Amino acid sequence: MVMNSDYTKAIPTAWKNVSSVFSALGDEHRQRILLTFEPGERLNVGQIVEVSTLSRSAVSHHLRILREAGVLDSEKIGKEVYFWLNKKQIKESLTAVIDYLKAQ
Amino acid sequence: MVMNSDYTKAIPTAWKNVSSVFSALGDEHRQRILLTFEPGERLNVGQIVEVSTLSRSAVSHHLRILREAGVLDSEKIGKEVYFWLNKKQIKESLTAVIDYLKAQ
DNA sequence: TTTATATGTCGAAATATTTGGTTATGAAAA
DNA sequence: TTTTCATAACCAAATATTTCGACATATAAA
Repeated sequence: MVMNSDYTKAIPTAWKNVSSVFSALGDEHRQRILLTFEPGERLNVGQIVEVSTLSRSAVSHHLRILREAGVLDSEKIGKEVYFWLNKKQIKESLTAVIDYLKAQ
Repeated sequence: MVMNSDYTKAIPTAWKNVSSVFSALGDEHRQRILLTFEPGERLNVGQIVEVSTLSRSAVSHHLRILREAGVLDSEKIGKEVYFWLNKKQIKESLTAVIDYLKAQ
């Protein structure tokens, strides 16, 4: 049996930063938020709440998870906080796993 | 404002079948199970339980989620059920999202 | 057939996540 | 300054997931 039995230390670098990305993308509400963005678009919280079926605080919670996972970036401009897709980060996380699979 | 406000119907085909893959990969226990497989290897439930810190039924639960997401494939041989990585399926799901991002 | 082994399923408890009201913070307008 | 508005943070309730022991099933061995 040659399986990798180092169960506690086994998460390789390539996967370390993608765990939160997968959790973030694995929720339908968060997927819908991501799909709200048109190409290159930046949206503030109010605009996202407007098209969402969730409360302001629930949307805020999901936006935080998406931002902490690096899936969204944000910037405060005046009173509003604008969010946009961090395409580079998403692409890198997914590519890391695809590359890992190539060695499998 | 040009954002996609079709909040209820917005999940495109490219994302439909990847939701469960992201949920499946977004859990650390399930990541560790996936990382147990050496290249090309097939493992039965007992072998996975052996290197896991979880009970047999918890492992069984996670294997079911991974199999239903298409991340793992399985086959019963005699008394044992063998699992292996469905590399094609994982790659296709991740590539679908990368392709979607290219249009963004 | 009886026994042993491998795995799946069920149900309830433990745990984690999600949700939305309320409160706090920070920035612009009055 | 005071007020208003946008958002974040906090908290408790609702909901979902995870967990494990006990039981069920299926196959193989004795």
